[in-house]
Parts: sequence; structure tokens; C-alpha cells
Amino acid sequence: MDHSPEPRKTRIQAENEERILDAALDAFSLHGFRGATVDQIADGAGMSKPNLLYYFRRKQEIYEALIDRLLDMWLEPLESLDETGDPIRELRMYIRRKLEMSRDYPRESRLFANEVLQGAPRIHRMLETRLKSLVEEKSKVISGWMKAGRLNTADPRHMIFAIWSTTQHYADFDVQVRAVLGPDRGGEGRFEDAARFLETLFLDGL
Amino acid sequence: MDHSPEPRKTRIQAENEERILDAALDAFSLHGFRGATVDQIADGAGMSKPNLLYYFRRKQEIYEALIDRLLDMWLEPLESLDETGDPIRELRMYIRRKLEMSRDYPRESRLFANEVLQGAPRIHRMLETRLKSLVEEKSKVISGWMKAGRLNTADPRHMIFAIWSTTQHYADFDVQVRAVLGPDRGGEGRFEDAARFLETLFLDGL
DNA sequence: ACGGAAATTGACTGTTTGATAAAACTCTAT
DNA sequence: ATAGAGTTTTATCAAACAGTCAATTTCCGT
Repeated sequence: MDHSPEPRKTRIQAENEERILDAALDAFSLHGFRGATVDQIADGAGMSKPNLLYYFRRKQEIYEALIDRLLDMWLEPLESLDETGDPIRELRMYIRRKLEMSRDYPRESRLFANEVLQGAPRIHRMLETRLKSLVEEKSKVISGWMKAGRLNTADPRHMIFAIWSTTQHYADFDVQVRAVLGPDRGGEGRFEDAARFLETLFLDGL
Repeated sequence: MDHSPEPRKTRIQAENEERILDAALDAFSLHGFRGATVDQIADGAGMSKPNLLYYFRRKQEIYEALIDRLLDMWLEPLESLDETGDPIRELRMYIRRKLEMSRDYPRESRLFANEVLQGAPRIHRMLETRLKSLVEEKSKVISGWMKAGRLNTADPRHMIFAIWSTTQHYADFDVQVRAVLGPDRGGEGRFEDAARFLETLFLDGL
């Protein structure tokens, strides 16, 4: 018996949902849920509003679909922090991967930033369950490393916050970073500068 | 001659503008410019919408008045970084003051975060002039300290970014911080934990 | 090539939103 | 106490908004 009525997707369906979610990511990441409009998203996806609402019946459905789709990707770097690896190497890797995500997926970073900034009304449950237990699990790993004397002692949960905030800053506050640093001078670019700085900061301090 | 017509303020005017700006700070910091509504602000200020618009003719005027009013306060800690002081002490002070601002003025922090996150359409000029030159000035101070061997060598501009992001994180992502850390257990509280962690991070690294 | 399912559209609805106009009321300096 | 500035309200508007509906067009397996 096929209880959950199989929603077999046609080619057009798959393509259009993709275009909609991409346009929605543009809109939501720039204006937040309330600030983004369905017309805007439809326009960005190159289709009429009723057509868009044929795929997602309400604005909120688009938003929730987006978050569902991006959540795993967003948490993956922390999830793959490996207890059996070398502590310094693991943390260095984690920082670098988070920074790469800010570079490669800035819209996703801003989407989550907007959501949390505005009180996380739609992902509050997730923060208290999935995110909280993930942080607790990995905090124990880091604590273990500290107790083994392989790392300076510090609160691992605040350490995770510091890694999140410093790396995501380059996506979320991109406009400000650009304004302050001026036009990207030739050479290795901002990303490598930031990577080098964060490595120094987290490994050596000032 | 009194060219700029002196806007001498009555008692009622001063009181109402205050109430409006406070309610506006609530609304804008939570929903961003587009997401906040004039009705919402009027409601929070305890007055009718037309009454509110008697004091500020357009929504944007409220927003700009707010930003003008908060900007100096927001930049003051960096401005008071003292070249002639002890580097470690100065930086430690700067970090602590920024963290205190996150604790005491979270709405202000979120207001700026929302603005920058959404592309800073209304403060872009300011970022490229006032903020940029302030950061440049203070970067030279920090660079001087580094060259004198009083501080580890690192890019001072990214160092400022790191201080901004880690401290403001506690205001901007407050919901997430609370969700992850759970209810504030008795004792010194989150603020002191964060302060201690950031001191360790910036001074010693991991 | 054709029939039914899938996709698209234009016209529309009810509501919310930012903003205005004019009338009514209140405060305050004389 | 009163005149006029300052304040507040009622009523209203046009635009923007999320969402609906019926009618039309396109797609695709047979």
C-alpha cells in the first residue's frame, strides 16, 4: 500500500521548483521573510505569480522548503568534526570549511542570519533540538581534547559560536566588509587574507 | 538671520518623538526596514498612525532619525581606542565594551545587523566614508603596536572584524545562543562566560 | 493524432500598507 | 480668559500585498 501518496515529479515540476527556490533564496536572504514578496520571487523565477502559487500554495511553504533543503548542508561541516582526528587539524579544517561556505554560499548564510535575527519564529524548534544536541555532542569531543591537554582550555560552546560568527561575518556583513576594505586589490584576495587571519587568531591569539 | 528655521521643541514633541523612536527600534530591529510597519510602531508608541506621521512624515524618516541617533554611540568604543595606552589593555577593554553593548543594547545591534544584512541601502555612504576612515585610522594604531613587537602580527582590519562579529553575535543571534546553551543557570551568567572565553581566544588562541 | 493530465494565464478578491486632508481638540504664553 | 500654535482624531485614499478561480494552453504517453 502506498500510504503517503507518492508525489512523482515531472521534469517541468522539478525545473520550476528549482527556479522558484533559487529566486526565493535571492529575495528572502536580502529582505527577510516579511520583506520579500511573492511577486518579487515570481519575477526572479521568470513566471507569473499564479503559476508560482501552483507549485507552492503559500509564501511560507516556499520558505520552509528552502530551509529544509539548506539545513543539512549548513550543519554538515560541524557534523563531520572527527573525534579521532588531530584536534588542531580538525578545528583548522572546520574553520576553513565554514569560511568557504561564506564565500560560496553567502545567500544561504544571510537567509539563516535573517531568520535568527528576526527571532527564528520558524526554526525555533530545530534550534532547541537538532542544533542544540549537535553542539552538545561536538562540545564533548572538544572538551575531551582539552582534558587530554591537546588544546587550551576554554568553553567549547563559546568556541563554536566564535567560529560561526567570525566566518559567517564575511557573508552576512559582506557590504560592510567591502566598504571598509575597499576594492579587492589584485593578488590572492580577501578570502585568503581572512583565512590566514582566522588561523592566526584561533591558533595563536594576539 | 536664522537660516535653518529653529525647530524649538515643545515638551510633548520631545516626549512623543522619544516614544516613537523607542517603539521603532523594537520594530525595525526585529523585522528590518521593509518588514516593520508604521501601524506596528504607532501601536508600540501608544498613539494613532496619523498622529505618529505628524511627527515623522514618512516611515523612512523615523528610520533615518534612529540611525543618526545611534551611530555615534555605536562607534564610540572603537573611537576611544588609545594609541598611547597599553596594547593588550586597550584591546581587552575594546572587546569588553563591545560585549557590554551587545548585552545592554541588543536592539541597536540588531538594527545595524538588519541594515547591513539587507545590503545597507541607507547607510552605504557612511560605511564607505566615516566607518572606513575610522577603521583605517585605528588599523594604523594597531599596526604600530605590532611593528613595535607588542602584539602578534596579523591583519588589523580582519582583527577588528573578528571583534565585531564575536561580540555582536551575542546580541544578533541571541535566540540561537539561548537555544543552544539552554536556560541560564544561576551564577555569573552567560555574559561573564562569554567575556572570559573571548579574552582567552583573543589573547592566547587555542 | 489525440485525450487527459499538467501547466499557465488574466482577471479578480479581500486585506494591509504608507500616506493625506480636514476637522476637532488641547495646551500655553500672554 | 483667550487666541493661536500645537496636537490628535476620524475618515479616507491609492498602491501593494497574498492568495483564488475559471478558462486556456501545453505536454506527453498511447
